[in-house]
Amino acid sequence: MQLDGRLSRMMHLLIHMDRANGPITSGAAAEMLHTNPVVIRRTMAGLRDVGFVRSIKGHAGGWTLLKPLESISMLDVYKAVGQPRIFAIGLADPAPDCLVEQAVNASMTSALEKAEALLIAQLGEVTLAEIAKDFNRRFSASCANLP
Amino acid sequence: MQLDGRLSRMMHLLIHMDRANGPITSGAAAEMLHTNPVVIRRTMAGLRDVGFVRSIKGHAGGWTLLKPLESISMLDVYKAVGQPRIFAIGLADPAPDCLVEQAVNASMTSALEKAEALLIAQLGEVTLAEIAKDFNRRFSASCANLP
DNA sequence: CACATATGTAACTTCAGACATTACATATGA
DNA sequence: TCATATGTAATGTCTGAAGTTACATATGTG
Repeated sequence: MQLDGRLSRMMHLLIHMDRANGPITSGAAAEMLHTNPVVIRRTMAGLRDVGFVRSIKGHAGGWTLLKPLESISMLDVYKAVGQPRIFAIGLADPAPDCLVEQAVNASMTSALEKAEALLIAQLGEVTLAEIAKDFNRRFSASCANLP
Repeated sequence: MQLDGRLSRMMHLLIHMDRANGPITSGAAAEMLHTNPVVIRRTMAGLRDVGFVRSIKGHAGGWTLLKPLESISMLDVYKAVGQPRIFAIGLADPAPDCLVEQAVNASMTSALEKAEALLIAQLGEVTLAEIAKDFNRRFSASCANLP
């Protein structure tokens, strides 16, 4: 399986939307993310459902950010795109008859749940505003190298 | 993507091998894990390479455990099966030109790396012997319910 | 030695899910 | 009216674990 990039993509796009003046069309967003306009609309649907963005059809339409980046955490975006499965490894059989396998599952599940809880906590601690600030630092640094 | 069950499967099998008297054939192991003998041989190859098990061809052949369960941690098995990819989510582009995306990647990577470090630590803290002990508790408990 | 029994491995097929693409319906402003 | 957007269904593409088939090779036993 290839990686699920929806969380990463949508964070990227939301920050660009915050920096834009007017609405951004699916086509423009697709160019930014090097993907397809339909993929943008499909994935952004989740963000619209929770009220982070609005979409307008027709002339001068497109996507607009409705909330400040300060109010959106990485976890909020993760939930909005449908809480994709986190792990690529897991149990061979989640409900086995074999008692040995049940014991194995208990240990595996315990380890995975702790790691998942930490990841969720990490995602909840960072807002898109902080990532935008990090971008500003990177931008200034890149300008410093120019003549 | 479907889940990668190699770690879970091999832990399960190693504990069964510890409880067996003689060698276990790939066919017998495949029945235990509800899978195919070739899958067993393919996955066990990694465990043989690090010396956890030995394989013998021909009559009365099969797989034998070479080390005590006390000396094998979940992490050891994880490494022996080839350190499969842990996460199903990740970066859309690991080396983007866009500075916004670079900032997004930095935050995502930081969160994922912390979660991965915790998972690895958890896997390293539990030996197969402890899982076998947990099995014994479960077995006793299940017998207590019989007449 | 001949043969049944194992493993070792290559060469497929299958399957799931994100992503890509095509096609077309629908809404909207000029 | 028409160009420009989104909304969504339908279909194709790609990747890697798992499953399967086939056959070479090794090894006890009669």
